[in-house]
Amino acid sequence: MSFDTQGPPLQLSELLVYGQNASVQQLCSPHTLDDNVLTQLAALPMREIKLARGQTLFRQGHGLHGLYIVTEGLLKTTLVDAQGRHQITGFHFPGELVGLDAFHNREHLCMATSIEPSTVRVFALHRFNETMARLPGLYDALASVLSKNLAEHEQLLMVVNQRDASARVAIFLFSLACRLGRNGQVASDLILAMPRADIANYLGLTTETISRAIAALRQTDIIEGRGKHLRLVAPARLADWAINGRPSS
Amino acid sequence: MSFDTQGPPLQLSELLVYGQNASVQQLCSPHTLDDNVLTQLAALPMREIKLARGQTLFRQGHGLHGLYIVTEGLLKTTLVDAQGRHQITGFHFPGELVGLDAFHNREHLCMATSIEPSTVRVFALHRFNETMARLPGLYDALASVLSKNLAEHEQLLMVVNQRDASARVAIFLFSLACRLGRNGQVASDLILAMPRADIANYLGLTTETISRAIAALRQTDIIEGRGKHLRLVAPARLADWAINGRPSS
DNA sequence: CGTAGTCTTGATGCGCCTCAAAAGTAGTGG
DNA sequence: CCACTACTTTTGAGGCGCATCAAGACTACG
Repeated sequence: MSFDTQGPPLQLSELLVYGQNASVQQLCSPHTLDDNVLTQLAALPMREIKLARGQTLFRQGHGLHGLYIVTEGLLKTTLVDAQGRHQITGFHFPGELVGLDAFHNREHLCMATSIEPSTVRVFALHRFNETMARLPGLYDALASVLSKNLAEHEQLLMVVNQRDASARVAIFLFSLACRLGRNGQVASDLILAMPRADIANYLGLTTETISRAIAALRQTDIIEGRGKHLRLVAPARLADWAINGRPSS
Repeated sequence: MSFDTQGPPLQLSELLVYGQNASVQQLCSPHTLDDNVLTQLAALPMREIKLARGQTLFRQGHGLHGLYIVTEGLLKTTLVDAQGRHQITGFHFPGELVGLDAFHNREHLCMATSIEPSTVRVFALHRFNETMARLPGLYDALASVLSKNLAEHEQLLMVVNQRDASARVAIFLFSLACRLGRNGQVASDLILAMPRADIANYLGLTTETISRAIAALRQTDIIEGRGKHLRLVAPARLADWAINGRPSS
């Protein structure tokens, strides 16, 4: 079993180009499996689940039965406590795994819900062991993705703890542009499929504050459009805003 | 390779007893390896490192050379960005692993520093593969600990995003009491080895706010003492404060 | 034992939340 | 296809919690 494989196909985040900023690179790169492992997995027989908008894939307390991979649409994972407080812990785009926090006690801690009509492929866990024999890189890849998710959450903590509202929104939008863009490009058409309330919850803010932060970005001609359809006009200036905060001048 | 082993030795967190609260249980249980895996590992030849107070074990950018396990003292891991912003991502007590976010690109993303004089055992990674053969549960245990860390960070995000200052401090102190206590007990002697500034940074607050929150807990006779030596007088009321926030009455 | 750092307490200001309402958007049925 | 309605987003006004600034008291390390 090798433990020294891939240099991960790190998406060339423009954030790095612009600012050499090491603190949010995970937030800007997709958390997919390796391409080769992913394609190997794709060849396996996997059950496919179609989810309507707002449908839940699993809830907290459910046993862990499989590895879920998003192939279309958009999912969110939400933590709910006994007092009814909700916390969105992540948005999951095609190619990303969902529910990795369930491994340590074989039970889901969070709830996975589709934001758009989505399709998810399920790799049944009871086939995991036999598959391991054929795909020796799978365990490494799993550890790698887990580790990457961990790093992402650490950086999200930094964003939430250290940056003000407008910087958080700038970081969110830039990371969205990176994840939406294909082959290392920063997307210029931003479709915010998730409602403002979800972004707000994720970033520890309110919907009103999100709106105002986006309005500020619009006033400085960094983005255009309103509502769910935004256009990123000046990615470099958005990155600068994300790194250094709202320009003082 | 089995993938269906342990129900983890979940410390019976009093928080669960008092409040059936599912959202912070990870924060209150140690993130150690399985006991059996841990003892198996303990039998292996591992290099031991002694760290003086404030000494750093590794920095970001360093290659990942080993699995670090704290055996004495207290460590913290800090994320530092290009602008010099710091974010403490965790405190690591004896029995816990450090630096798990480094797996996905074989390079440390955070810095590990000792808060007290500490000793750390290093399990060299180049021996990982041969050891795997002898300890088939190791990989599972690794995935389990990674997953547990992930869940912990998700819950920390919830704490930071949803709770006010006094609740964050109550949660921190209670989790400390749980982690300090032996055999499922909640410790009543709380030694806050880390400075207020570290707690503040971890929780997204300031040192002054930490002080004031502790003062409020002292005024309601939930804790006694000042500075680094506190005494937990009313654990049940601390748990209630952590769950429901500062009592209104 | 001395001193540098840590912790506590107080006064003030600001950023974001809260409350409120209007404007816009999308989904539904006639 | 258009009107209707429910929801989402935007914008405004006011208040509060925590940061900030400033000093003083205490700890604990060398």
